Amino acid sequence: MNAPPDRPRRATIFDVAAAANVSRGTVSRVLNGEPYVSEAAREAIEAAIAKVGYVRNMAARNLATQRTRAIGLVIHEPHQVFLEDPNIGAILLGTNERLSEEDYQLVCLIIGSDRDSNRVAEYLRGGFVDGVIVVSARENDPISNAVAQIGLPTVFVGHPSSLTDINFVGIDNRTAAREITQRLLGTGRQQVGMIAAALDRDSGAERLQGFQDALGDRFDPDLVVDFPLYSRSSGVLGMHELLSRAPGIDGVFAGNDAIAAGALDVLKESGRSVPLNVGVVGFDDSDWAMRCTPRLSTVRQPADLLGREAASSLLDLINGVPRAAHGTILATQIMWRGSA
Amino acid sequence: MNAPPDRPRRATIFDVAAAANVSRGTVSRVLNGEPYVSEAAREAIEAAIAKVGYVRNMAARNLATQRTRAIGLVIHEPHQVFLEDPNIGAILLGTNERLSEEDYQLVCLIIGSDRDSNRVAEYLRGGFVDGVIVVSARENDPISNAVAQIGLPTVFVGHPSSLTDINFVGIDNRTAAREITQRLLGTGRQQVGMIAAALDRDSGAERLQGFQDALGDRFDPDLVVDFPLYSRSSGVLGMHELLSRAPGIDGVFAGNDAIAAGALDVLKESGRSVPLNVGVVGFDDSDWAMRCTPRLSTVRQPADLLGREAASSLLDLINGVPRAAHGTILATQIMWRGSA
DNA sequence: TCGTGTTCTGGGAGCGTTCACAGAATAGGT
DNA sequence: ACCTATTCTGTGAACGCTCCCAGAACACGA
Repeated sequence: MNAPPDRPRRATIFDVAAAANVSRGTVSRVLNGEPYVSEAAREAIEAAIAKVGYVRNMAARNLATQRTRAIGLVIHEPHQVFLEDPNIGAILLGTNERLSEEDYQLVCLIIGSDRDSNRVAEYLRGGFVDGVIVVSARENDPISNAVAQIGLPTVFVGHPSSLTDINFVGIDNRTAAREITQRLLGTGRQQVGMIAAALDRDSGAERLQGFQDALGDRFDPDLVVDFPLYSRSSGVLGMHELLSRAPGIDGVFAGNDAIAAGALDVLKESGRSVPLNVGVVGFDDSDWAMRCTPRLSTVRQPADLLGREAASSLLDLINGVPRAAHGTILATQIMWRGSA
Repeated sequence: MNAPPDRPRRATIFDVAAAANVSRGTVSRVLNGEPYVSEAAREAIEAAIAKVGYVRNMAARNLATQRTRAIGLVIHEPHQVFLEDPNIGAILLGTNERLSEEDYQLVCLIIGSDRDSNRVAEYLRGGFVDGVIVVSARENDPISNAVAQIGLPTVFVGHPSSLTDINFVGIDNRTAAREITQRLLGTGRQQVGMIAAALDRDSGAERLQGFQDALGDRFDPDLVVDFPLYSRSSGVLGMHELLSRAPGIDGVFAGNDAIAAGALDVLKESGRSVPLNVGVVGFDDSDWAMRCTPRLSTVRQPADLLGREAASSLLDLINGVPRAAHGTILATQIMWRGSA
């Protein structure tokens, strides 16, 4: 252990009290905007605060109040997924915005390894935050289970089906996937496949299910390939594979837009026209969608709202506000463009 | 104010001490892995911890030790920049990785509004963290100034030139920009322009300077356009503007890869061939670079190393380890591909 | 003048740790 | 047997705040 750096001792509430000639009780009252403080005292204290350069010591405050007004947001990030997933960023921003309105501080915790996982669990348990939001959880994720056991108010964004009786917000991936697949079928496609990804996450598995729902009897497992990552290269590999299995394929549902973009490129390379020969649809309506030629038909999910909603339910949970349901499903929207 | 939720009282170190029939001093010693604890006591305490379900209260610990083993990482995020900037994610991951090695917890703080700015400053001052890393700071950013005044050990990733005497890690944007522009000129281009962006950040301004350095007398301010954001649409607008100002333009240095991608599309639309008629170079070597046709010549910056290095210097700062310089510049690398 | 509120203030107790110090137990050498 | 190290343990005193209670100060009507 190294010696702590010897920064000059910070002013405490006592120093302020002394400088203002009042007691620390009165100072505390001013600090917290409580009533029953005379105008004279308030002014003297405010002057004293400025004079001695006082700032609250949060650790002490947390210890005394048993709350922190901070919310943890756990990002489980195997490899580099989150860098590629456009939703995470929007969820983050939405959450931050909502919490900010209530003067809560959002702190993001990134998990990249098992070691991180333990440390984060420790951090959450340790009383650094009043509640937790978990995004992009995977099935049987150690951290999800740990978080669920901590007893802290928790909201999941996306619903890991391995956990029951949790609070969550999410979209109905299955229905959305079914609907866009149906729409693709509606354009008269005969042989439709899927490039799935991240089947270990709720989003991945549910999208595959929706696809299957849409096809019903016509579902052919040979026309489904799956990859661990939602990435463009998954799309490239997947499309090659599908083409070799079924050269006559005329429709593809990609697990997300990045995958669709990869698939699109491969189709073009192979001399096929999109949407004439093959129709392609994606998921997410990320910036990939508008960048493809032709533009991608896809499902828009309200990622920022997801974040806001997660924050709102967590705040309710923390404040003991009763809620009808403990799960919220937000509506998605099909963006129908040129690729199908 | 709402009533605090009435979770059952958590076990404290006293409970453990009682259950193990020792004093809290001994428990504390076990908790912190200190020597001078008998084997019998250690075992009894470990059993007691498990039995009563004890977890450390960090607020109390922080109060007593005056340190938290947590590091704040401030992301100033006007609009949606950080979602588009591929470097931020890599910096985050690199930082997290390095801190994780030393068992420090990284907490990310997002600033999206002035309100956030104040709250984050309060949070940092409040003793929640032992040090701060600031990324993507802009010139005269309120938060940068605030952070610099808090007196907490701080490292900037990127060097806001409005602040002197700070610790930072970064790349030499100016030199890198000069070099890649020179290389572009080396392919025989006569009329070379630049689509700059984010001139209010060190990266933006320095890249423009480097461009100017490379051109020397041949620098023509009319061939420079600039936009607030590093985005594809900036590239589209910028390229249109440049083409209208100088239809004979045969070289473009884009402020980053997203911009270059936009420019590329516009050039193709206008019937020009890249690299035959016009050479284009970018910056960042993000995933855009490999996705363009032709592939983008660009500058690779070691974003993850930037993060690791920032973490390392911050740790040194915190532990009072002397450092030769208080700034670190990491090497960039030109990735020369088909677009020029 | 006295009560009776109401507004304001001070200070003790407590939040759950760590730290420093004193003292107990043990081991090892004469 | 004693002395001296060494290992181990318990306890009081912080750390800096909030909460709560008791009481002071003040206002106002009877």
